[in-house]
Amino acid sequence: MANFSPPPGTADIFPAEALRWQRLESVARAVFSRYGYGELRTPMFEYTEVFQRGLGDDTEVVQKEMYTFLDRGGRSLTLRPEGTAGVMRSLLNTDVLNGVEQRVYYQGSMFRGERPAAGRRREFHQIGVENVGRIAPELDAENIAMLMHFLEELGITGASLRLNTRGVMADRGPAGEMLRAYFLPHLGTMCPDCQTRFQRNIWRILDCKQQACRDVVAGVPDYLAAYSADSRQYFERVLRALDALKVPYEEDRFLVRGLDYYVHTVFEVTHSALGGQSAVAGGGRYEVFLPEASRPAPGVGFAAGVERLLMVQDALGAGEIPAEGADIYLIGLGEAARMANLSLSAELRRQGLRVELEVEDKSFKAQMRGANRSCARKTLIRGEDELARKMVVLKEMSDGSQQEIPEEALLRVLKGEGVC
RNA sequence: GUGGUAGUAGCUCAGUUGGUUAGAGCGCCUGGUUGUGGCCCAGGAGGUCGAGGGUUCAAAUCCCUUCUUCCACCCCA
Repeated sequence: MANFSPPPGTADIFPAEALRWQRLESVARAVFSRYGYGELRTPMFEYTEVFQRGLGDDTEVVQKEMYTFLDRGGRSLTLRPEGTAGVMRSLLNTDVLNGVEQRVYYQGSMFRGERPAAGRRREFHQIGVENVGRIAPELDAENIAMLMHFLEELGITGASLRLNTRGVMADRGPAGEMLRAYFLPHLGTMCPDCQTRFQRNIWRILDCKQQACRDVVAGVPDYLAAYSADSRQYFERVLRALDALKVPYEEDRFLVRGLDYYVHTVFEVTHSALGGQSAVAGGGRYEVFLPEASRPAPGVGFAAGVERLLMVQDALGAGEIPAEGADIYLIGLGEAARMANLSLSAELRRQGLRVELEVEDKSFKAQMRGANRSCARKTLIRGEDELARKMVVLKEMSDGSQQEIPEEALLRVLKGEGVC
């Protein structure tokens, strides 16, 4: 029924699936809280310049993927394409610029106008974390460790962590020159994209997937040598802290990342169970300079793709949720019995039981089928006869056994059998 | 954005070289005697064959347009 399909790249999440989302979210909450993080909920849209300035005008995201619109007051607003910029905008209302640390996580929809593909939607969901206000290599490492811990709790094994350092802004000049000098003579053999990257953002050449470009990139000089001693030492300390935290990693000099705000540490977690889009999470240390701020705000964080995490769990057979039926299904024969069941349902639900019942005048067989379909553990049956004698029949669905008990003993029996 | 793929019942799909009331499995509903589910059996409901236009005596089947899906590139989560 294509008529009722949602807009391209969006999806409806039905209850059975939503259960998995909820579980994933609660795992995130549980893990992050152990590291002192609380949830920050920011708007789904911001002033456009928050992203323009925050992410960098030259980024792919800002240039051609944002959902930007004018509101009725003529303001230019943009549906958030990622979480960090909005979080920083929000935290600028605190003391982060004076070195006061904020630990927050966020979750929710992000919007990017891309062509949908496996693991890529226009509305997708991220769970992300930001540690803002302080600069210390150990914080970078702890952040990464928390991400790996989160994946572990989700039952995601076999993920691989790659990391690199982007140095600070002052390192980009000398290191960029080194790259420019190296790439210039090879430009002729490289892809058109890289030709423009050479002009606009030479670093992006490093993670070009074209074979011809990769061949050239393979011989790139060690640009870390052009970084300042401080920057190199910062990265060293990140690595040592990761060792101390027992987090396995792999250094990757070609890892850059598409957002301009990164400095020092950048990292990405991929999983081979995924296809074209193999990144499940990514992040790094950043400095976000928002309009009207006196100076850039420092932080370190990551974002994980919820859909992708779920896909990996699928592939690994992790995170399966057993079907949960009602605790008890009420069957009533005759108007009076059904009415009695209706009021009983209210009472049992207040006791915390999951109760289902048939309210229409259906045959006994049809009602039993209903009980079976809903995977109910127990069925309560009563007709006019039982009603008159104030008795109910309690049936155990797994083995079909049943017993007749007094109405007033019902709760006691259910409690005795651990149903509630 | 570029390229490829597909679009038939709630779901997964079949539909021969265009030919009469478009099928299957699963699911759903109702029964298989008076109050007992899951298995089995019988019957039933449910489709403007994604949409629009065209060719034809005749189109789910051919042509055009359009929308949507999935996938790759790209980019990233």
